[in-house]
Amino acid sequence: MADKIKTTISHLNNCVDHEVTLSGWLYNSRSSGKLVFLILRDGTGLCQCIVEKEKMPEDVFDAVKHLGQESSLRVTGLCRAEPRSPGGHEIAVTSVDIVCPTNDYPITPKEHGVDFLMKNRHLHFRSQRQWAIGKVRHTVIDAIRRFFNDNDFTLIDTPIFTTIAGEGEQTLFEVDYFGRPLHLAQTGQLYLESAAMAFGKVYCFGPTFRAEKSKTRRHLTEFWMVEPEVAYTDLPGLLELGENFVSFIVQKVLEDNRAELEMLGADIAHLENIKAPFYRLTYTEVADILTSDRTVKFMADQLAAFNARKTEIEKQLADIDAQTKAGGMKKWKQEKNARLTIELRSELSELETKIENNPKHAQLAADFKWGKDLGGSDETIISLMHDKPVFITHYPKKAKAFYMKTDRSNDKVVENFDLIAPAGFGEMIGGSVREDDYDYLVERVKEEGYEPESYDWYLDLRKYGSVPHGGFGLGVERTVAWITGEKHIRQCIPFPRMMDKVYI
RNA sequence: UCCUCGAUAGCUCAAUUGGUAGAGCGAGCGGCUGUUAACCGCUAGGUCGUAGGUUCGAGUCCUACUCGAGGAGCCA
Repeated sequence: MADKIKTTISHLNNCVDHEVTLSGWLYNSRSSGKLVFLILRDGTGLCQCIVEKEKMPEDVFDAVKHLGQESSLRVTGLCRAEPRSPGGHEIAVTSVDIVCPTNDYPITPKEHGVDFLMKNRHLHFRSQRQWAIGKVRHTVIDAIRRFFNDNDFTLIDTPIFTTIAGEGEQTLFEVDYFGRPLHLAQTGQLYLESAAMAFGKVYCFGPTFRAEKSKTRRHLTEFWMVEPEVAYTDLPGLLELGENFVSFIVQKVLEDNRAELEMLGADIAHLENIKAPFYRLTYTEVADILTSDRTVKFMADQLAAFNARKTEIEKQLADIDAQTKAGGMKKWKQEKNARLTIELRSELSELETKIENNPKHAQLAADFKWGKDLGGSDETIISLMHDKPVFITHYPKKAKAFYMKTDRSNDKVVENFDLIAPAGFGEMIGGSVREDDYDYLVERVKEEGYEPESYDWYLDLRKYGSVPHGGFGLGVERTVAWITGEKHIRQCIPFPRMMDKVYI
């Protein structure tokens, strides 16, 4: 017999037929007389551990049998392949070291409400779903850094306390900086432009703060954004960079986290299809689509599909109700039905919201006038019509930020783009070519009602060796939500900060 | 800010439509040699969000407030 190996569950495939020690927490346990099945969690996976009464001192066996969920413990035993165990291996336990026995752990293996879980966020992390999302988030962030580092970009850290606005002043968090008002960064872009003139290709990656009064499943007030900025590029160059970047992230997650994606019920076939090139539409083309018969039909088809599903669910619920009333049902069947009922009801209420919103969204699309910014529902319609992300370019100048470059062939639009994620999650990337002409830029600053003096250093960049350049920002949490299929962005960041809610 | 829905055991939900508050999970005790959100039996656990009102009688009806969820606007 070899020496005991101290290892983790993720490395058990190298330890079959060896004596190993695992350190972790009790995820769940079952007992049956002379056997206890411990499901151990160690942060790398789950593993079933078998404790047999005959092979244990009686007091140890009793202690193990009564161990509560999330007790911390070390187990030692023989590792063997076992297809019935969650990770494919199990440990035939020879000794158990209870580190901290636990009672009354609040999060049970059953369903919980959102509010309860968020208030227990510090413990909620331990559950499988949150763990899987955390692993995917890690890969997304790793892929982001890898992509830029491997493509000759230099990381530039931009400040979090900022002196000038990038996106819009009404969404800035103001802080008292020793008596002087500064703002939390809502973008690193302006600083990054100066760095691009020094390094050529740069990116920044950090937290971003926006005081938007947005209470939706797509918004956080503190979120993570990565922003590349490239000197000597143009709009086609930026689109190519964007699609290669997003494809790389998705493929990396597919490579590293397939098991997590499966656990989360993500749409893997859809993700495998995410490869450059993506679709390209101009804002004007999108406006035409939104007001076309195609959209009318698309919305009507959607409504019909929603209603059909609604009827189906209602029938299922009525069936369950009738069965229950008829009586004589086995207990396990009753419980299964109760679970199903809760699921069906929640799907039903979601459907009802969609059915209620559909005509409004159809109307908004039909009434769309050239010049308006695209609304969330408009983006959703466009994204649902496509099986891959869609670039929308050349928005009206009036709807966009002052630093975006005016299209010299049509001065009503700017050379910008948004990338809309498929499946209705909305905008994932926003970017543009930057205005590089001094006079144009001063004019735009004035039009926005800002003082050119407060943009002195930014305007300098157009005086000293100005070049065509541009970049974009990608929201990490929206990307994670899209890839994992998670419905709410608050599950995609460890400790979410929302407009009206900061839990712990 | 506006609209809709909700608040009952530690958690997730019921309560025959105004008539003595229930179930599962979790907790405690017991049973079972292979379980998969295991199963079976027993036990404990409640000022029905708060304050008023209607009524012989309110978890259920009305008013106000508090808190939560979903949606709208704006955005990555």
